[in-house]
Amino acid sequence: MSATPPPAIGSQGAVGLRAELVAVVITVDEGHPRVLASGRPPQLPAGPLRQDHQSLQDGVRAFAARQTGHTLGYVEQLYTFADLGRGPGADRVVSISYLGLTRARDDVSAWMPIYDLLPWEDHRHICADAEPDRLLQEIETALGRWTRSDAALEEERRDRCAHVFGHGDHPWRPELALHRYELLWEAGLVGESPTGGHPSGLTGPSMLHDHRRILATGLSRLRSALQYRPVVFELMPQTFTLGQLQEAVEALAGQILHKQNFRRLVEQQHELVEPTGGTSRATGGRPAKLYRFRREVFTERQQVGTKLPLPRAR
Amino acid sequence: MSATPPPAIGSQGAVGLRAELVAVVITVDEGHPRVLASGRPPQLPAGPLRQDHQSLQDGVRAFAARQTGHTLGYVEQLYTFADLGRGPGADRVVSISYLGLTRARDDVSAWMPIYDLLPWEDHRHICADAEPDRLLQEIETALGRWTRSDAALEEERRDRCAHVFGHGDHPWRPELALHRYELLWEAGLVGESPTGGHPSGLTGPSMLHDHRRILATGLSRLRSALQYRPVVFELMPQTFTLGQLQEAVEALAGQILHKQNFRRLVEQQHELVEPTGGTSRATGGRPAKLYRFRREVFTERQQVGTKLPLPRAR
DNA sequence: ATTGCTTATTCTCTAACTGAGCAAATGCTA
DNA sequence: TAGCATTTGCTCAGTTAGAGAATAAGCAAT
Repeated sequence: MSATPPPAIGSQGAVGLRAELVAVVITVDEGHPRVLASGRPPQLPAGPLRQDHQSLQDGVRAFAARQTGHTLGYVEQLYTFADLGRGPGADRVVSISYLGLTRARDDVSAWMPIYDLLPWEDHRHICADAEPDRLLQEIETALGRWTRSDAALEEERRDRCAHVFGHGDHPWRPELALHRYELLWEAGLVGESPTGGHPSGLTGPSMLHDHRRILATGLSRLRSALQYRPVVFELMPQTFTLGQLQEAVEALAGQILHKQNFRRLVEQQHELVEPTGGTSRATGGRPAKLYRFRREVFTERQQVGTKLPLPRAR
Repeated sequence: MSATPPPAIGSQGAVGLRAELVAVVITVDEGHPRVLASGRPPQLPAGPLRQDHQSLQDGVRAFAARQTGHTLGYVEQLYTFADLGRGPGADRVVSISYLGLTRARDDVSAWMPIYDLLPWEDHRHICADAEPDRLLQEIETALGRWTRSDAALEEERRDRCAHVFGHGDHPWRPELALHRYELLWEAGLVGESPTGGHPSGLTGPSMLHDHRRILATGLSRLRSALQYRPVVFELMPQTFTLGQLQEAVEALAGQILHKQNFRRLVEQQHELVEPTGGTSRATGGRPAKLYRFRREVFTERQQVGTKLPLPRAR
């Protein structure tokens, strides 16, 4: 109730700037998550903010509609970056990034498999008994070298690697995708690292500017959202089997789930899905019941979501 | 993969714009959460983005340092709004909002109690046996009127009110603060609603532009973060009792917690805090052990957090 | 000194949840 | 009919979470 208005954050030096939207549009296709990206180097769709967009979300939706021929089922703001202009006197660029999910993909050439771009994020073939993945093995070795390269920071780096990459008895946490990317970036293990990118193509291709980082942000956010909200259904057809639903979640989470427990969790949220009565015999085994997402409960349940029955230990 | 770069989101009509930072700086003082805000109508600190800020976070941190004399312990980007310029031809304004937490407050006049601005968000006096809060009673009545005012939307509105405000057997969820504000806004129950603000001062004073909405966004985000990450400690003194810690969490969550279970949760994360050996007898009863936050584990644990032992039913 | 009040601290109990896996059901194919 | 693949139903044990009893340790008033 003070009478004095607070001083402004900056009282001088406002600069000319440009604003652009960057979209991370994700879909999933037969167990393969894909992102709208193309070009060499690959880049996410982006463009200047237009005057005629009523809101930022509208801008992203309008664009996605033009690109995919279908509307985005889910749109969420990710993060806003403000790079200093490249070169002195250049305008500053504010990049507002969005995550969007969509079902339909007409032009397959514009969609890149996400795990081509972030190959260490797919853990679906990691089982408790199998030998560890070769890529992850090499990354662990390289991270170990980086960890030991600075005695003062060694302890902290070791903890961080263990926590983020699930070494030792730490669990692998799918939603830490962004933290993993940032760690690899700091360790000089991705091509776009400032400290000399890794020589081999170990960690997959770089993208334009910081687009790979933005993609990792989107993947992290999506994997988090999977645990709280029914966002998978935006990627599913009208009717689906629980097996298909699980396949989609596994693709996005990059991790295998326990089938019976997944079923239990989905059915337990009893109003989330309902059987249509039909069955599908596409999978070769016993025909599976078809379900429908009850979109009616979506608005009130935006925060409820689908929990992931992750396996306890590795 | 594909050789054609994706088309831009907008290919024409880029407009002049201004970018500003808006800060939601929160502290807690003897059970009362406060936000840096002042003026009539109250406004959050805001100002143009300056050229000399290396990054957006730097801008917010630099400002907060000037304002409070202390650095922000925690900074998180909230949301970016893009209002169409007021009036035709006006520049568009991009508002990038941040949440910041800080311990020290020198100039008490610049800090407003958050629950003066969002009075329905404080549930600390709600007990299972006590009679319901008068304010919430009135809000429920007014929401009921709004719900019944449109037969076509009645069902959906009723569900939404129940879910967001915890009517019926739905639990009250502290982190839905933003959803509650948006619902009140739509229902015309806050002063800044377009559809004729509520006549009485039922829901507290409006703020400048959409600042109350931004504040609600910050509160929601903070309450969510409380559950995943050890952010409370940014608001605590160097050493503290578990009672003080709980008081701070309760103030921010706006809800009473079960004392014994809160203690269990904190101690259970065994490396998060450690006893200093000292005791405090400030509270009148048995002297309490003093604890220290183990900042060493902070970096690796950014995602672990303090769970809230909320009471099961209302 | 004793009583009473206040808050801190330790434990116990119970219901619910979670990870894991066995086994039956139901289709197809050889 | 046997074999295979997948779905579906169920059990079991370990863990977590909400609730509250009981005890400990200080202060103030009697």
